[in-house]
Amino acid sequence: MSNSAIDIISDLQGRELIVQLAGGEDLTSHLNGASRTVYCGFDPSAESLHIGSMVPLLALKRFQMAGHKPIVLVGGATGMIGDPSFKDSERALSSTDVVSDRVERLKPQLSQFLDFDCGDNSAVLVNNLDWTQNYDVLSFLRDVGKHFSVNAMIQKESVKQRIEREGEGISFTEFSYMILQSYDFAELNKRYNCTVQIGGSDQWGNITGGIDLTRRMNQQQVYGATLPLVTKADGSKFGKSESGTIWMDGKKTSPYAFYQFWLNTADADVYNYLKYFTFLSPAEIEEIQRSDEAAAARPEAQGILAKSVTELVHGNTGLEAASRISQALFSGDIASLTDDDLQQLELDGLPCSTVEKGAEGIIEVLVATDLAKSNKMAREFIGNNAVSVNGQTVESQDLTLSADNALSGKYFVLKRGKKLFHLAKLS
RNA sequence: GGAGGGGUUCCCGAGUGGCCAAAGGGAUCAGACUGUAAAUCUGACGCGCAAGCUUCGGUGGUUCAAAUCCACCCCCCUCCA
Repeated sequence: MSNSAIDIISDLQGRELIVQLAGGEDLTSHLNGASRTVYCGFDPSAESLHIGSMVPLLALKRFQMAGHKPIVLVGGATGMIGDPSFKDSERALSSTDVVSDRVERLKPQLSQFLDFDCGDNSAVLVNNLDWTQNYDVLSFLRDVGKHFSVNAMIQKESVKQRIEREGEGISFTEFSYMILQSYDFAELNKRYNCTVQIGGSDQWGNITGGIDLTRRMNQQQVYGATLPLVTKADGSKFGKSESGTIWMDGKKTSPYAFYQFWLNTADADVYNYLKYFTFLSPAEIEEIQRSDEAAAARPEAQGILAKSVTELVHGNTGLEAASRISQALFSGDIASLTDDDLQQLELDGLPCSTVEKGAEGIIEVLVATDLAKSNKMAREFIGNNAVSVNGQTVESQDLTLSADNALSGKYFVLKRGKKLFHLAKLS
């Protein structure tokens, strides 16, 4: 192949994106020898992908950039079952309607980074429901199930705790998940000559299951690689903020909130995240880190990360909106915002609501805007001087919002705590 | 089907008749300090301005009084068949 100079595995290793390789050195030479087909699956376990899914999704992109053909699989079938890997308890099944609706919503997100029209290594989007929904049970059990040893399956680390841990169990349904995903690999191998599967490190068991099955069913040697699950240095869960999970869907997490999330990345994590979530080279990232350490002031890395990832996911328009709001809110000079600025904030996705007539008291407003979850909390926040309206700290619980104290006659920029904002409007 | 263990406030987990809105830890939130960090310290953490009200799988019951006792039901786990 033309650009076989790019050794994708070394490239990924340089970004600390490889946890385990199934096939080892053979995989490296396999990939360097020709353009290969690589797949990664994503289950519709929510109506949007979460930013953790960006790591494998971007990895597919990296493979494509190195000349390989990516297949992105949406788990219309596996999503009906639920992956038990490293989950500590059985989960509720989602209804068929819900799953198929999510599948449709995920497709554009799964497609956004990949090039579907670039010749031989154009990306392909598939749904595993296509080859499972009409597979009858008896044939499946005979043709596929027979290749699996339950003895081996229960040895997998991914389900071990469910089997051994007192107080938990695993249903046959979830236990079968591994078989379905393994079959996907065998099927993609047959259909597209797919020879590599990547996934999060929790997918190791499922990937090796697929490698074994493909060898048995298709007599083909295929490979796998696992990527790190993104963690935080302080041990807390990655991908959550005060306001909840950070989604890729701009309707669920506004570009502004998205941008803020990355901007708030801890120093201990930010350089790793630059490796995981951007296309900057490891050398460039190292340079940023060196300069930040030398500066002994506020680091640049978070800003670079936030800009780059926001632009990647939400485009230039999204990035501009996010910077605009951030600028307005954190520059401290809220009172000087013009009418146009305020309207723009609303358009840019700052949480916004209308103040109801008869509920203009600050306590009611805080609760109505979800800045406080009860009157009691609202009072406490005011008592702590944690609330401000249009840049002015609220001193009294009796404050009432009216045209007199509004910006441009009707807007209020409410702030609770250091960085939680809400735009309220008089009706 | 049988035997045993269990379901407590966001999570883990104490509590076995009043002193329990319920120990302790974690998570979370606010304040101070800062860089819209980290660490640390302080405070809050069912609802209510309050009186008080609603919570301990569900429904009934015993009692002046129940998360705690009784009955039935639902769910989970372990072992046996």
